[in-house]
Amino acid sequence: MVDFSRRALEFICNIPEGKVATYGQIAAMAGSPRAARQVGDLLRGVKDSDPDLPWQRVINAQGGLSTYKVGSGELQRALLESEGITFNDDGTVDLSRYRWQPDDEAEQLGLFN
DNA sequence: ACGTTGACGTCAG
DNA sequence: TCTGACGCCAACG
Repeated sequence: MVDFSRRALEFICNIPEGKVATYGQIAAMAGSPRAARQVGDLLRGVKDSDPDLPWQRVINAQGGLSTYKVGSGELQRALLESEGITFNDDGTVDLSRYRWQPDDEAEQLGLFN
């Protein structure tokens, strides 16, 4: 139980600034490809336990924010924009451009430039 | 131990 | 392209 939750949190913590990951992605990396819901469910409580956790970088597979369900949609968008992420007119994020993957660390190191 | 719930994902119409 | 229904998996009462 905590294995999944904890691993998911690990990955979320590793998401670099300016990048985002989908719930399904986190779930898959944590070990359960179909447990995307738990990732979000988990983040709900995390805001209180780990204020520093970049929960705003976790979005749904459509590139949209799901926080509108819990209220803080505005906040998340503001946070992401402050990290350099731009939103489309329909309020979605360009995943092909901002989606993060473990191998991106190489790019982060400068190999990409 | 059982049924309900939900910051999701995918397929069908 | 947009909307609705079903499936998944862990947490809660």
